[in-house]
Amino acid sequence: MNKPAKIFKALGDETRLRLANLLLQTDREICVCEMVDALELPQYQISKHLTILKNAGILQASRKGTWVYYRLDDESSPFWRDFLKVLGRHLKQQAFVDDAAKLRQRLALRQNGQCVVGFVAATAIKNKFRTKKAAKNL
Amino acid sequence: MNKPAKIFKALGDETRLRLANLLLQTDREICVCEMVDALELPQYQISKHLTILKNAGILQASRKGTWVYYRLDDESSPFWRDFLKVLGRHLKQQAFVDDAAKLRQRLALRQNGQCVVGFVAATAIKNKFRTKKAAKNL
DNA sequence: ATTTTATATGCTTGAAATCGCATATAAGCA
DNA sequence: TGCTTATATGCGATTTCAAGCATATAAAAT
Repeated sequence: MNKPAKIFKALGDETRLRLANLLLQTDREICVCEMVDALELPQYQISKHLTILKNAGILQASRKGTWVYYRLDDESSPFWRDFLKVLGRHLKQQAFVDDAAKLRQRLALRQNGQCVVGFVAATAIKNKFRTKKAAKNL
Repeated sequence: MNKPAKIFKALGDETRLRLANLLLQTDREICVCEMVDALELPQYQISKHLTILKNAGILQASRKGTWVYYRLDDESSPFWRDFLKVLGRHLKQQAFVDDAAKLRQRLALRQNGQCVVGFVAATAIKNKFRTKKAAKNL
């Protein structure tokens, strides 16, 4: 598949568009657990969809210790970078706005601009990947 | 599915993107058989994909006698109209040029700006919907 | 070293999308 | 009316895709 079709296909999924939205609204690197908390979806889903977005050339990943941060691919063509910027400004539907709000709350937990906690309560339970640390916070 | 995801999904298919490209490059109404000849794909495929694009709110159809013409949906939001325009300019620089060239050849067969023939030779054979009129031209 | 935590991935299942073919519908024409 | 042509659509077969669950990997912490 050529690149444009691949990019559209990647964005043609509700969850992946929500993920892209998170990055478009904040314009910085976001780590996986932060997205898990923002969208309240199981961790494996987030991971898989991020992989698809990455393979489409929309995102890049970089590991920092245990955490993996994703950002918009800054090596993609100017056209697609601009396109995504403009798209970000037009995702005004409530769902997208809510996601972004929840992400901002979650980002408040950072220290020195770094993510320092995994996913928390509600999502953790849903994931059954609930950590002991998160359990204590219940 | 929300609208943006729906539109992206529709464009996330090679054939449908090629169809959209035809309309973007010529910026006028194109009828089904002309697209069949431009893309050299079976008529039923073209029809089905056009329906999907129409349902996504990207295209509009209008029948004129036996022929059905498709055009970009001019009732869609300003954002999506602009977006498609910009996309068209981008696709022009990439592949998709051959399709557009073939379409232009095909459009040369029009009379008074109207399509007056069905699909012709090569494509017609592939379709097994070969008309007697087209057969004579072989 | 062992355990804990963050992230990724293999596998199965069900749903959805696509294709190919046949045929239906709609409209013009003899 | 009956035939021809343009377009659409129903259906079965095949493929693609996402969800769900379990588990693997990678890196820290104890």
